[in-house]
Amino acid sequence: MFIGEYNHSIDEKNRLAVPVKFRRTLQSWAVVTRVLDNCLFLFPKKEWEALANKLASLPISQAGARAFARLMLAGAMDVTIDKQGRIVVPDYLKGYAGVKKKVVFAGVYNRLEIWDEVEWKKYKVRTEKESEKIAENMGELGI
Amino acid sequence: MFIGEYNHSIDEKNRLAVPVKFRRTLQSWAVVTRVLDNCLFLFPKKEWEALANKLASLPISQAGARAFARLMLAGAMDVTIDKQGRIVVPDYLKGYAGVKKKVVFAGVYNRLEIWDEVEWKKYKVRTEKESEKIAENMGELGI
DNA sequence: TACAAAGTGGGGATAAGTGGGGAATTTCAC
DNA sequence: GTGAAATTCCCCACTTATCCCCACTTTGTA
Repeated sequence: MFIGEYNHSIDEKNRLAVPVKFRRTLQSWAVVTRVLDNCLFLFPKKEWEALANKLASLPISQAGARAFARLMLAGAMDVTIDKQGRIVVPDYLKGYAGVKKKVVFAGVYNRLEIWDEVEWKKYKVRTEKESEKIAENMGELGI
Repeated sequence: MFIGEYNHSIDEKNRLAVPVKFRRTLQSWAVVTRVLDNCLFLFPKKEWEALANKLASLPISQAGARAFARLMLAGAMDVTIDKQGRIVVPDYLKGYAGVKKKVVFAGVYNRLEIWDEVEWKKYKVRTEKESEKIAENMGELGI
C-alpha cells in the first residue's frame, strides 16, 4: 500500500527518482498515466493490468467509450526503473500534469500520484476547505 | 499490450518508422486499415486475423454490417517492416487519415493507431472535456 | 566525525529516427 | 522484344535521443 508524501525533482533529462520505499513494490516495471485532476498516476504492473483489462472490455462501437479508452491507454507509458531508482517521464505527460521541476509523490492506496509541487499545494488548500463537506458525504459511501 | 504516445514523421517516400518498442510484437508483418475517427489502425498479424474472422461472421443480410466489413477489409493493406523498422503507408490511407508529415503513434491495447499530429491534438482537446463525464460513469464498471 | 544511503547532476557510448543515393525490379510505350 | 521511365527496395550516413555509468551533495545514523 502506498501512503505518504515525498518531494522530489525532475532533471533536464526528464528523470525522476521514485521514493526508495516504493521501489520494491514497483520492481523494475511500472506504468505512468494521466487520468484526472491534472496529476499523473504511477501504477504497479498488476494494478495497471487490471485497469487496462477493464478499459479493453469497453464497447469499441461506442464513440464515448472508445474515446475514453483511447485517452487512457495512449496517455499511459510503461517505464522502467533504472539502477538509481529513476523513471523517465515523457514530455506529453509532463505537459498534461503541468509538471515543471519540483514534484510531489503522493501515495494513495494502490497507486502513487505525481503532482507538480505548486498544483499540489493549491489542490490541498482547495480541498481542505471543502473537506468537511466531503466528509459528510462519505457517510453515504459507508465510511 | 500497446500503450503510449510517440511522435514520428513520414518522409517523402511514405516511409514511417514504427516505435522500436513495438517492432518485436509486430515482427515483420502487419495490417494497416482505416476504420473510425479519421485515424489508421495498425494490427499485428494475430489481432488482425481475429478481427477478420469476426467480420466474416457478421450477418451478411444486414446492410450496415456488410458495409462495415467492406470498409475495413477493402481499406486494409498488409505492410512489411524493413530493416530500419519502417513501413510504407499507401497514399489512399494517408489521404483518409489526413496525414501530412508529422504523425502520432497511439498505443491502444491491441492496436497501434496512426494520427496526423494536428488531428490528434484536436481530438484530444475535444474529447478530454467529455471524458471527465465518462470517467464518473466508469465507477459503475468498477474503475 | 565517519559512514551509509538517498537524491541529483553530467559525460560518454550506444541506439533510434530520419534522409538520401543507387541498385534492382516493375511498368508502360514503342 | 527492347528501351526508357517510374517505382520499390536496400544500404549507408547523419543527427538526435536514450541509456548506462560515475560522481557529487545532502541527510540521517552510529
